[in-house]
Amino acid sequence: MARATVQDVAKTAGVSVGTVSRVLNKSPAVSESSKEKVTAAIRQLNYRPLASARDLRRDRTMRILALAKNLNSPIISEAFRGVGDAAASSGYVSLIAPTAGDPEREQQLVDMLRNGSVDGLIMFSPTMPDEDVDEMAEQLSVVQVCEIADSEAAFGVSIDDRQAAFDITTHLIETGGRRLAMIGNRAARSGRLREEGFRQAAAEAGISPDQTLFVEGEFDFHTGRRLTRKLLKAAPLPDAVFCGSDTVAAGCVREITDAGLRVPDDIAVAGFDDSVQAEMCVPELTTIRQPAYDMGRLAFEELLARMTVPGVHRRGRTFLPHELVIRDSTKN
Amino acid sequence: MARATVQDVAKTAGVSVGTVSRVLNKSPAVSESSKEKVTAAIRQLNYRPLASARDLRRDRTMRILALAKNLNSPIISEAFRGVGDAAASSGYVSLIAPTAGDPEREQQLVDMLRNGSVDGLIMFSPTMPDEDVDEMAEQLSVVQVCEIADSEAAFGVSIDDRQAAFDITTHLIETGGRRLAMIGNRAARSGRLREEGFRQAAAEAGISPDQTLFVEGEFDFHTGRRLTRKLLKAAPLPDAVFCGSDTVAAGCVREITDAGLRVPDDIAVAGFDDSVQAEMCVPELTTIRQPAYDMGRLAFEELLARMTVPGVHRRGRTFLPHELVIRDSTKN
DNA sequence: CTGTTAGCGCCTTCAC
DNA sequence: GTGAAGGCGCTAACAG
Repeated sequence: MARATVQDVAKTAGVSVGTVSRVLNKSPAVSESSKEKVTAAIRQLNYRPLASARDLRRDRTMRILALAKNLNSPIISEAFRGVGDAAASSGYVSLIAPTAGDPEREQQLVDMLRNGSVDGLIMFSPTMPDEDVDEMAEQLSVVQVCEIADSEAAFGVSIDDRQAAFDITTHLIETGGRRLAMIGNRAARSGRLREEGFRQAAAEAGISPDQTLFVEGEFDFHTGRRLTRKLLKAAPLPDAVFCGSDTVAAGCVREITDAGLRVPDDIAVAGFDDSVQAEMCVPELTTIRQPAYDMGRLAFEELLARMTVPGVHRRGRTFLPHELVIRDSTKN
Repeated sequence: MARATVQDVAKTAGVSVGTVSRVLNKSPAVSESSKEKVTAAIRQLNYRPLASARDLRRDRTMRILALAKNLNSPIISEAFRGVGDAAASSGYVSLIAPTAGDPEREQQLVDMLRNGSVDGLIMFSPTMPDEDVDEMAEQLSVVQVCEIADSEAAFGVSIDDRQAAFDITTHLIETGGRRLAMIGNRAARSGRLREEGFRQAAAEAGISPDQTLFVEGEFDFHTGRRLTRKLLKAAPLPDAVFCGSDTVAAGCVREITDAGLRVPDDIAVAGFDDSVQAEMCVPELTTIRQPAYDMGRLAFEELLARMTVPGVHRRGRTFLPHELVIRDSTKN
């Protein structure tokens, strides 16, 4: 059987389409008896308003889309939970799609905003260059979370990555670290900020740059292992490693342990994110807690403002406080 | 500036809307010169066809939606990668949304199929009862992956969970396990099937049911630890534990190790999924590999058939082969 | 309170 | 190869 329309409902209920529409949209100007008839007809015909027709007419979809390189990052999934809850309480449906770091797929997804498939976009880890993100932000309802492009028009929600890296590196130094190493990721803006924080902390502690090691790559377990093997070839060995993510830190700890060295006694290791990985690791990881859920909530609120209030907003960045979580992978 | 429409493009290009539409849809019946003019106008006006108008007219969206309890399950994110690749090569955009196990939110998302916001639905971990899934499947384009409802109308793609559990339990027995334990999850159909396989393997090996232990809960790290503490209170202790997921197994190993016992010498532990957790664990986990990516691809192909050829549907499940991966958490 | 009607932007026959 | 026109299903403005 073909899908029912307002027309069908109107006919079955013995009223006009206008009345049906009013019932559908909870207009108060409907008599109780009409409402009942319409409701009954709707149920009888199993009617649902067609989204595309409604969207076309209303010029909005009440849907938003979030984009991320991949979905299984604990921070992203937690932040997206915040987005989802905030969105739901404003009547929006939130969807997410992975870009896999593929510019073409990212473009296709961004087009969903341009062509009105969704009302707003949240970007977690853009693949496109900063300028492109900025240009989008000028004209469209887009908010960045975690990763924020480095420019005048920058806007979005994140922690202060530089400061967080500074804090945890300082902790590494205060607990005896002298030959510092970092496993970072220059491909991401947050990665570059964390590197800055790392270097600044070293400098302020009077540790000369040539006493520090830096290696970089993707933030996954195997890369963490591989990069740590590089670090372990250094002489003298580092005595403290700051990793850009807990997962990388887990790989780092594993490689150090497999090499017969002890964490933190021989080499201290710090992570980042305070994901469940930090607790799964042995020893458990000292790390930086990101308030991911709240970042997501806030990001949606900002997006909502952009979607509903026409004109270009430039609220700048919102920094949420991070927290140093000290566990057993560093000395104390 | 307001958004451009086909009308605007037609006017700017000096042609009719029909011609613009033909260019947009790559109709061959357009002269080269018209095409160029239209293309130029489109670029000049930065025009994009409005999705809702096009969807309304065409009665389809070329979008599909996947639903899962949460996004950070390695199996789900890998399977969704498969869905996404298959979808992309058929011109579909695939989105995903977490239900958080909330029936209301799940319903809202399912409504996106009912109201035509998307053309098809892939369900990873339904929260609704099996009957409801079946009823949906009768009338709508829905395919299940991993978790498949237990009924006549069952359809979808998964591994043979019962057989996989049987295989890995048998491995546990063959390597000396006699006092068997399982950490399962009866809330999920796959969990119940794995329990069956576990019990069947024990029975066939002549191990009486009262020599086996069974505890259950959610499949996360902390639950794994908590349930393992329960197991460790048994006397005599189990000598082999089959866990329903790698993450749970990681928690199990951790708790055993913290109790001063050795894995696998004192207690062997097996996981499920062959996710990265299996390799992060020390010792690395013996587990069952699920061909998640291929499951996703196949699921999309089946969904595509359902979306394009309404009516005739092959009912039934598609089982993909699993693989026993032996590592160090079990004896050999 | 209710019915009628005019589009929203697009695609697609149908003439030419 | 091209233009004109109808209509997809819905909402909202306007009469009554």
